[in-house]
Amino acid sequence: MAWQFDPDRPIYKQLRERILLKIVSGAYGAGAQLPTVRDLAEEAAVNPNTLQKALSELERDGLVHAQRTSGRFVTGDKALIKQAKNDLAKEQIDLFLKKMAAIGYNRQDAVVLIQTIEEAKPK
Amino acid sequence: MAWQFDPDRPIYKQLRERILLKIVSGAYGAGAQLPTVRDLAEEAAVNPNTLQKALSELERDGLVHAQRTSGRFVTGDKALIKQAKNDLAKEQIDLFLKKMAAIGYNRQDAVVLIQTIEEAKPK
DNA sequence: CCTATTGTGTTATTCACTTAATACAATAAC
DNA sequence: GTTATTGTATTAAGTGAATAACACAATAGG
Repeated sequence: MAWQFDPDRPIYKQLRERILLKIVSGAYGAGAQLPTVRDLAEEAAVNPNTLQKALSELERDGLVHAQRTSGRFVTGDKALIKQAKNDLAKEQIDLFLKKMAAIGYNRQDAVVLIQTIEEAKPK
Repeated sequence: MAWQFDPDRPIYKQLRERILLKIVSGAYGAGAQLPTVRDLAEEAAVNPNTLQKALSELERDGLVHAQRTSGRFVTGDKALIKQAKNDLAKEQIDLFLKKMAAIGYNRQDAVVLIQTIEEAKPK
């Protein structure tokens, strides 16, 4: 059940993003314990070092913190998580609108298309 | 005026995308001549080999074609360009909705946010 | 015919990412 | 106090992207 990665972006960035998404979406709740580096690495079918690198970044952002032998935990600061969620959403929207503009669709067009287009079929 | 690149994705992929966007948006019209590899490379402040790689992919897709000593030209097939534009838009929308879903927003939420959020300020 | 221009191919080097295989550090649990 | 568990650090090797510096191929234009 190895995770899927985009071969065109560093894996550790994608790992960071996936874990971040789990945090902001609530899949990993505030204060919850994360699986160990080794477990996560095995689940993702990735080298532990790579996962370590991803987690370091989240740690730098204050979203997770490590306790030497107990494991890693999501921050208990719900406001911080909410903030991260808002930032993430805004960033995605900006990127999306910029790209749609480059294609030739303004904001209105984009909204119409989103509502028109079919859901991508799950493979 | 070197172009800006995301350090986390191969430059040649980004070059391909930028040129593709210029084609589907009409900045490079159907049948129009592209700048030479060397000129484009200088403009982007990138190695000509890297640009070559990007253009090869567009060529493979039939969107541009090279004429040995005259230069490179955008395809005259407007239907193909339109098709590429639609595909690109659909792909962007799918990716966007997927990521928003991962953050915790469904399609309706996404639309509301798009209409709510301020335009990103040009830096 | 010559020559400049354009696309294309080759080789070498540098660098970041990733994996692998460990070793070390700290502490909770016993 | 010992031990197992967890995070952290180190070193080496392999891979692909990007750059650099060319050489070669084809042909439009004089």
